[in-house]
Amino acid sequence: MTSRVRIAPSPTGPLHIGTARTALFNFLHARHVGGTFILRLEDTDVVRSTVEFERDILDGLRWLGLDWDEGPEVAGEPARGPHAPYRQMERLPLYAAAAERLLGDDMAYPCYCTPDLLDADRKAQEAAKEAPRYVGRCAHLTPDERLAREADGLRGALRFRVGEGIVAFDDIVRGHVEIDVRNLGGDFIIVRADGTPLYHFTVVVDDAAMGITEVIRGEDHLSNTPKHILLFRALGHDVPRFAHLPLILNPDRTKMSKRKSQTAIDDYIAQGFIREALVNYLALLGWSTGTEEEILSLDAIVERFDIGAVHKGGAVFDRERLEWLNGQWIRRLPADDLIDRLRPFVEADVAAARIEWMPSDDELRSLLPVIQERLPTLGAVGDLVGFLWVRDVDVDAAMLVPKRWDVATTVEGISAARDTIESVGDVAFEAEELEPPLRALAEARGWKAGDLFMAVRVAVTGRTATPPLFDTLVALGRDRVIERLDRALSVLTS
RNA sequence: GCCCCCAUCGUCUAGAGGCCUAGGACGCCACCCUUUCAAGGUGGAGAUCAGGGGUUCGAAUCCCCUUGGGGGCACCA
Repeated sequence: MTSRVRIAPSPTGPLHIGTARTALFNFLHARHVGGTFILRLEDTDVVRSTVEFERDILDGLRWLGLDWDEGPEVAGEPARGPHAPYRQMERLPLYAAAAERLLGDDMAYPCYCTPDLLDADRKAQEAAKEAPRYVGRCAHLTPDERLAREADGLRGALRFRVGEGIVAFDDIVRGHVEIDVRNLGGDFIIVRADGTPLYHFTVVVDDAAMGITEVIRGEDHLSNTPKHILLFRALGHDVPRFAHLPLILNPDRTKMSKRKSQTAIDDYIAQGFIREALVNYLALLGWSTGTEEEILSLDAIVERFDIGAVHKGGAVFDRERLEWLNGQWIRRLPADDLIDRLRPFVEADVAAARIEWMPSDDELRSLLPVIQERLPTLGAVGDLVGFLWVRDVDVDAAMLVPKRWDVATTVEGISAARDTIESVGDVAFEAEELEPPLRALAEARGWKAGDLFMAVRVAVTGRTATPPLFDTLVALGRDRVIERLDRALSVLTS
């Protein structure tokens, strides 16, 4: 049987790191075994679901390169796959029919308990140090009793009878798991009083309808799995196999959350993390090749992936390691590709007035040799060479003076460097032409070259850490270098 | 509270009874390279494999208990 897996996000927030990781593992498994990767939107929480979040999630998955084989229609694109629609609120009749069947078979029943009543039950159980569970007040109402409540205008929610016994399954990553249905919290609601279906119900109806063979999802669903298995059986469907992935954790080892970590993929994209790095990093959270390889492309991961080799323990999200991987991947990008990816970040710097104009692609290309290996993220470009794209830089008088120098020496040094640089012709304004005379200058005056270079560096960039000085001077151009050196001199002498 | 799951350097991990005086990577430290910063190279610190019992000639690897951590117990997903 060919494998069918799915990612079923809920459009109640922007694409979350955890969702992306689950999607990735589903994708990897599907591609590795030549199966089908399905995208289904679980939008039954009508209050919190929005089309904007839906859009965000789809865009994010696509950005990561996780293309789905079957999924909903979006922005004019028709739905793909034989099981459309792929948006749960458009599949309501299916759930209604399934609910009808369960009701008819008395495997489910209407419950008229009010939220307040349920709440009171829960509080009482809590006070008695008992596990919260539905007490079964409506489990055995006679038809007359039901009619009476309906006549009173009450509308029942539908509860599924969990019965008794032990539910066992063999999880692909966790192995054999057994849970006594007594610990499920009693009969659970599958359809709200307003007629809209709930997650535990829709997920089963749809996984069955769509022929899902492996349910690959987060470990937080492990305890819910028996409910799903019971439902699959009650509906007369085959039970799929399950693979519960270890959770991604905050530094304090709790489930990764917005409160304690950055969880939105958007934020990582906005900071200049690239898809190759994110995918590579996420794949290595909870899985490894078993070898010492770790810089892996999506294709390479697909080739090596084995859902059965996924770990059981949760993994702390380590941003430092992600940044390192990002740098590794940035260094591997072809020039044109890197320029294309850099451009939006430079544009954003212009928009935010961090720099004053947009450099040309050619200018960016000429900078690549010195910035490519220095970028931890694409967003760091302005920080690295933003001084090139502003009219003037702010220079701090104190910073201009090298540690071993005093103000007088600095004035002398910058002034002499200015004249030396000016004497290098415009046409010969190359790094190889600038370095020798400046070194000779330092030697003639008995200065350490590094001190002279540092003074010039700060004078023309306003900072102490920059790409190599001579490349920086060339990038600025002769006139601007002279201008900035003069300006630095006036700062020092004023 | 009840149920379930998990447990190797700070972090991500290798390890499927002898190859482990536990390997790699991130981070950290030092040195090299070097005009600064990175990148790169070399080296180092860092885990008595949570603890305790077994099983075995032999255990990080198998079993049990304890401890610790996490997740789940909604008319959320």
